[in-house]
Amino acid sequence: MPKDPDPARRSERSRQAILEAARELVSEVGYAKVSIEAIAARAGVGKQTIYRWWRGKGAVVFDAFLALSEAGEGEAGEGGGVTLPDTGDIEADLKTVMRATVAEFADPAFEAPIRALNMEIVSDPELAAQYRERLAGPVDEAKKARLRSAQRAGQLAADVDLDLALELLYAPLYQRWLQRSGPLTPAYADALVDLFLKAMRPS
Amino acid sequence: MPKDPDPARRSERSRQAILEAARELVSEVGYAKVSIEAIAARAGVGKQTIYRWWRGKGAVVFDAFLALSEAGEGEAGEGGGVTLPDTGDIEADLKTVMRATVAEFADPAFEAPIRALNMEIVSDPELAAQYRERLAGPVDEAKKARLRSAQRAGQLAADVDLDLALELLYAPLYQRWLQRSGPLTPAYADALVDLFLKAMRPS
Amino acid sequence: MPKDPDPARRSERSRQAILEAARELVSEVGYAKVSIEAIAARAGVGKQTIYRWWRGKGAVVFDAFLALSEAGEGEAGEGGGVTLPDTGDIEADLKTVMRATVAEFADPAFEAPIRALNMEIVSDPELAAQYRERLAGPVDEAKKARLRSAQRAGQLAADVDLDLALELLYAPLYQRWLQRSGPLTPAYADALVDLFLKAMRPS
Amino acid sequence: MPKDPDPARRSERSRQAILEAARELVSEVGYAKVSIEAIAARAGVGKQTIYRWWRGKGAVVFDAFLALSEAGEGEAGEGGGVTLPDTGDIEADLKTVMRATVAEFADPAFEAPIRALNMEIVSDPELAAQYRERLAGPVDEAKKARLRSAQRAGQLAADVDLDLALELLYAPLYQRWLQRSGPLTPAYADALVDLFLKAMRPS
DNA sequence: CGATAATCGAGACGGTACGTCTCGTCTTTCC
DNA sequence: GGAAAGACGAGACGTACCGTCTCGATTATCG
Repeated sequence: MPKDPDPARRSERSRQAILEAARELVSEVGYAKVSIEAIAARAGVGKQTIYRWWRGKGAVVFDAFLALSEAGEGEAGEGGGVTLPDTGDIEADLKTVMRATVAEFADPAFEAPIRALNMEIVSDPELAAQYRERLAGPVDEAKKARLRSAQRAGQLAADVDLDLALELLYAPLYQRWLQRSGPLTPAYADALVDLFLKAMRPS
Repeated sequence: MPKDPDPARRSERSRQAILEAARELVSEVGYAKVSIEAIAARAGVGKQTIYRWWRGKGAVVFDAFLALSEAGEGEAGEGGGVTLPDTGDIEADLKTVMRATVAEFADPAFEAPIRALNMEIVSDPELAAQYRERLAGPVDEAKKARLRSAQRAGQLAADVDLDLALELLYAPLYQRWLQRSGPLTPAYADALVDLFLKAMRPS
Repeated sequence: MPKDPDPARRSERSRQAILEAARELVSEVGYAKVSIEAIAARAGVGKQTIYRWWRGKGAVVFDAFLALSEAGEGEAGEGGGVTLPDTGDIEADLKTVMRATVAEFADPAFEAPIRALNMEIVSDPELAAQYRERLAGPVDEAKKARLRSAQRAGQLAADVDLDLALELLYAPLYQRWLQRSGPLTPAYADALVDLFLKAMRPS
Repeated sequence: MPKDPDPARRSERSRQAILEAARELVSEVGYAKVSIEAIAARAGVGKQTIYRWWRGKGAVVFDAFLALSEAGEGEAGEGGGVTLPDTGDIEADLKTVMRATVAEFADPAFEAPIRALNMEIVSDPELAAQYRERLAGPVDEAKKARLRSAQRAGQLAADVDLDLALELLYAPLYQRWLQRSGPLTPAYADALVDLFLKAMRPS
């Protein structure tokens, strides 16, 4: 009987130290050069304590940034999670959101961790599922809520699959950033929204 | 003076053996578990011969698949590179192409190498640039040529940036595959083309 | 703080396996062709376990044969270490000992290890010091004890430095063996003792 | 047909450059850290040129210092080689020579090369033979000539084997230096000569 | 409250792979 | 055809981490 560890006895102190060390190290030296050994050393923790609760480097780093994002949400809404602006003007609202996203991606502090997260997602289906469930899911739900609201207002075609719509809107931006295949500017965000709205216009 | 090696003296025999070994190993054990040591051993080559000409595992694997693709092009067109079908019917042509792409992505033989390639691109800007120049570039040019042809035929708006258009058409598909965020079916390809054409319709 | 490893946690199992592997390999392929890698492999041990406790190949091989010799002593005397025969006849006793030494040097099984040991001693002062302390020291002490006994019996001059005397007696033999500059025979041993005794005769 | 190289075509320029580079490198970094590669680079010579004419590092270094010594002899005597002082007073002459030897060994510039030479001799019988023939031989002959002269003068016993005598005189000094087992002082040289003469006294 | 059990920090262990260095051979180009 | 230059196959070097495995020394319930 290998006996799973008892989560009740888990040291919250160590857990926090590990996640913080992971975050720091990814920012400092980049995901590829982070090692479990380094995380343990910086966190002042035995290696076994990491292996007891995570499957490996990927899972730790992943958790580290997930925890960060979830903490951020917690502060803001508490009950609700994420919400997108809804002024009634779908074009204005989307351009606001997309310009904000462009700006966020330009922040070098986000560069390392988000790229790291994406690499894990690409190569590990399990983490990908967890990511969709815990991070992307809620956000996507909020975005879809805004689109639904616009549909109800007759601003968007009612018969379009919202998952596909979301991809149409975000994937180009995401891909351009991930592959560094072009500049991310507010003008780009606007152009993308314009095309998107044309595609979604009620017939 | 670090003294770069002289490309004229390079052994073509070894180069081929290394690239082939890299391809085989990625297919057999997956990118993450491939090691320079294993590539050298399988290729019957000293490790130094790899380090002399490549920066590391990423670069070798990358080159291996790039060379494969470029070889493929050579056989087919010789003078031309890539061309997309042009029956005059842009909708039919795009659906053909997108369905083919979907099918290609479903092939498990492409899974490992393309994911590996993408991970390298995400984490190494230099390889990303090389990728765009040698692989994506020519293909994108062909795609843009087809779209331009449709613009000339009055089937697409003439004032749209074709780089953006290309992203709108391909990024959703690419992202869904990369993140495994949904099924890739012919129906999906059709729906994507429909939305794209609506967005690109001449006003 | 480079942090030395904790000797208390050291695995005696591994230590023994390493020393034995080192001994075997030196005997089989000769000192120059022994590698740390081969020792580790034969001992079933990680390379790091060797580097953790020794400075390099020289130190391991050295330790291996030193340990062997020390083990040998332990078996024999337990309390005392080494003792030389003392029949009261210094000439007979020395000839016995020197003939035995000559015979020992002729044994091909001693050839490789002792030459290896000597090469390390020549090139590494630190190992030389350790050698003198752990191996040569006790033996020399026994030899000097015998000479002192002869001095007390009036068979040798009382005013001669025993360190010098020891060198006079042993260095010629040792050098002839090391440099292969001549044959090592019982007659040679006798001649050497004769000359030595003449030099040491009480005036 | 492996075909030995033709010595007639050998480049004297390269030979000199190699030997000089070998000497310099041994002095600078120590024998163990010298590599054929480094010698070739410093000599401005292809590696093959070294392998064509020598068996390996040992042989080159050995030759380098041997050539040096032989060159030294050449300058001095031309016709004769080495000669030892002969004032008629064997004790004074030997003390002079031994004190000079002690002084020579104390010179740090001799340290590295002579130790290197000795290590090669210990581990390679072929080089040992060459060493005796080309270097030690002539010197020993000179020493024996001086001892013979003393024998003829009735200062030393006539029936002693001179090879053994030579060992008795030099081996203690040589061993003490090689193993660093004690200080090398003029007083030590004198004491050694005193004991030696007592051993060699005509009965 | 004192027993007892699991987590914890620490770090040695058998391994794999790294990227570098040197070996001795082979090949190319020049003289 | 020797020599410089240097790429090549081979493989050891010493280092960094891997994931597993003891070790005491704290905790933290439970008897």
